Amino acid sequence: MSRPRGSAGQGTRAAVGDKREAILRSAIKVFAGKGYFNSKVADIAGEAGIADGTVYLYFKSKEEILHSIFDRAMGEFIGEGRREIEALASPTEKLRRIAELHLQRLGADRDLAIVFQIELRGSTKFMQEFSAAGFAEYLELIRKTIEDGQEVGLFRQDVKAIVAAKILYGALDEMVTNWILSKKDYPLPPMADEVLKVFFGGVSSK
Amino acid sequence: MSRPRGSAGQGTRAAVGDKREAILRSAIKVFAGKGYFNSKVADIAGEAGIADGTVYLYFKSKEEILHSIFDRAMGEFIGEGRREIEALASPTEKLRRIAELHLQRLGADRDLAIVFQIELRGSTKFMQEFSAAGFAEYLELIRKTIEDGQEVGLFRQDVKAIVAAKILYGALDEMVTNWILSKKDYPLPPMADEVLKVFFGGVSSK
Amino acid sequence: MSRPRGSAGQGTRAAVGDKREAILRSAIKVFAGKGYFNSKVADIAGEAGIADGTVYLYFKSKEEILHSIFDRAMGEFIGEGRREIEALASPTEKLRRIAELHLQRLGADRDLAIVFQIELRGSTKFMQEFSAAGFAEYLELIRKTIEDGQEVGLFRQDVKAIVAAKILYGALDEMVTNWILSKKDYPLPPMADEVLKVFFGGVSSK
Amino acid sequence: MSRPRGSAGQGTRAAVGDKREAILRSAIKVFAGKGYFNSKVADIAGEAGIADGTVYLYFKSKEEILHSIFDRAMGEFIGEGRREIEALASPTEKLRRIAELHLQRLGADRDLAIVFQIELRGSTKFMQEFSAAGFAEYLELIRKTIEDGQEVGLFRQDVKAIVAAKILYGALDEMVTNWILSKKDYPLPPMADEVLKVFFGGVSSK
DNA sequence: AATGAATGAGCATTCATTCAT
DNA sequence: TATGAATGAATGCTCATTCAT
Repeated sequence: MSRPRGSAGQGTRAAVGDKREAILRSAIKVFAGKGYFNSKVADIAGEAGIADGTVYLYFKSKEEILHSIFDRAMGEFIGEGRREIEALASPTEKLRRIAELHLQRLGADRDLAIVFQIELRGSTKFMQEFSAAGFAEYLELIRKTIEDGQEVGLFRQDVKAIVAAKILYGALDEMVTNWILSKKDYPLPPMADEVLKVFFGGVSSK
Repeated sequence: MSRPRGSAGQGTRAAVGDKREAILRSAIKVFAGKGYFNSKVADIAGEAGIADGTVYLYFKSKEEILHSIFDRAMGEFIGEGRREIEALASPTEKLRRIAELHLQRLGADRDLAIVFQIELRGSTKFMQEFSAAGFAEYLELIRKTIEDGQEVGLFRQDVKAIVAAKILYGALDEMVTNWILSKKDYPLPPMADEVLKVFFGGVSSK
Repeated sequence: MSRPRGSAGQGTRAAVGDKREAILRSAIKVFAGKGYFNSKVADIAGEAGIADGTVYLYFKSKEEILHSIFDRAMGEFIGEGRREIEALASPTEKLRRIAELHLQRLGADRDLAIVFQIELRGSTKFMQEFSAAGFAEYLELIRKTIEDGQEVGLFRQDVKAIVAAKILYGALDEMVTNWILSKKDYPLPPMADEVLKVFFGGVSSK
Repeated sequence: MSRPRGSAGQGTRAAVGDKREAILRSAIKVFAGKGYFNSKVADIAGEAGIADGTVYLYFKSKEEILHSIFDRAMGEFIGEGRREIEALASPTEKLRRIAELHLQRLGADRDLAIVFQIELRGSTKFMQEFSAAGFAEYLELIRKTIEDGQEVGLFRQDVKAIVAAKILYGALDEMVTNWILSKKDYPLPPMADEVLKVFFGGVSSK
């Protein structure tokens, strides 16, 4: 009726994707605003401009929506990370790119960032069962890069790669969380440099 | 009731504290196990061995219990931090003590750690309205220490103290989160040294 | 569609009948399996191999499907009953034929029997408003036959014909219900003889 | 507050029983009036004069209420049947007493009769899983009595006792169903004699 | 005629909170 | 203080029905 499209076939396929997409986007917005448990399915449907029941044509449950948000974003996240990194030679540059991407991505979509930083952690069960795999994969990407750097003598070897990876991740993560909770609206990506400055060189003088 | 006391007045006052304490402890255990939203007030009462209604003689609502957990722990946390730090002269030693205390405290009470790392973040609203003050105070403690270090020439000055503070906090925080979600049961406090090694000296060689 | 016909017009009309028929058959199967209230219109459509919406081209509502099942079956039931009975002279033989037909019909289609014995009764409203007429007509057929038998001296007159009719009907009905609920798969029609033996002669010795 | 009672202890215990009882009575009334599936838990609560949630303090689910109605009534039914029968010597008299009790019981509580005759059968699943045991026990009581009669020569032996039992039960059952659906308000118990007249002596003359 | 995506009213159940005892 | 029975608002999900295509 009001849906612009190139052809009937494409239109239909696109429409389905669009609606699923719209629900996901609405859910991110609603979850970010009120928290997962305080959000009603009706809120999401209302935000998406569809009927309550329609949500269930695309998702089995409210919980599945949360998982889908995570799966999709984490997939893109890691995928893009790997792609961008491949082209780079130096582990140092790779870590820099990862950090930049991390903050760019989340800094570009505050709602998504909120859901990731705050809501997705609101459940130990969720953290353990679902996000574990995704987070682990991301952490492993960082760890491997650091390990490579250690092997070529770029990074010190008296620190376990996995520990260093957690430190970098934790630092970046905290930047995002602080940015979300901050009342000021500063750009997030530049913080990557600051973090790396300390991560690479330490805070001690000389 | 079951504890003989020196005087009725004291006994009553102490008993009150005991019961409030018991409820808080039970709540930490229950929240850690099932998450705040999935925990019923009846679960907490059951765990504490009291009637459901009794909970409301000590707390106004379920939410207030969560806040009380945070307030009490954060108060002790910061108080102990300040006290231990005062005695130390070097900013480096101060940061080391803070890091050690951070991981010792949370590493000593896994349930409390879970509530702090996972559950307390399950609500943007909570994070913003309540924890902000506490977290900010804690972060400020770290920031000031770093600033002191910069002033005496211990720490580089091309990194903003507040940013460095967030990095340290974020790194420690991630250690705790990983420890909680880990299936392995390793001791958390020793990670303080690892974090500080990187925080002070950086990962780069030389 | 799959049945070649002499003319398009006839084909269409027949197809309509076929589809209506298919829906009815599917509904009997589905209702028998899960009960009327637990059956979804989508189940019936799926069983019939058509789209959900198509059901509404043939029936106004789910309830109408139930009524149609009853109406059609009861109509055939009574029609066949009358036809078969007309040819017989003796009231005794007539009752025997009715009983045999009753059990043959339902014994030949377990699903239909289930819908008749179990599902159709799941609603007082239905029983009163709809089935009343059909049942009443069937019961009247039996009553009249018994009355005829009383007039010609075959049956005792100290029992009201309508009461005797209900007794016969109730006994047959119970045979069907037991057969449906039974785990054993015995043939139902032979029970007609047993029922009639008691109905005609009583259980008392001599 | 408004509850009359002899003593605190008794009052409390009686009150609990009373409320459970009240819910059961209300449910019978509501189920009888609108059918199980069309009845809302809120209807039952409203009829009982309690809050919706209170229902769940006494029953786990709406379905459990239905089962409880059946269990309680069937228990009393069979219990009373056995008790009354024991005192009687003749199988003939026993069957007469059973028939009378059957119609008296259900004839005294039209709503309960409706639930038993109509609603309890609205689900094949229910009939098979739950009522089976109760009905089977009742049918067995009748069968055994008939068998006893056959052994002492009172009843003919060319009819299987179980079949005769089903016939008697079916006939009585039909009396109840007809009475429920009838617009006229005649007394049900007298029908016992009519049924037995036919059951013992048959409808044939002489 | 046929489709099946979309609708939205409807409902069983939960649980934080209250309050009479 | 303590109890725990009672409350009733709140909500995720279902499914009969509609209607644009």
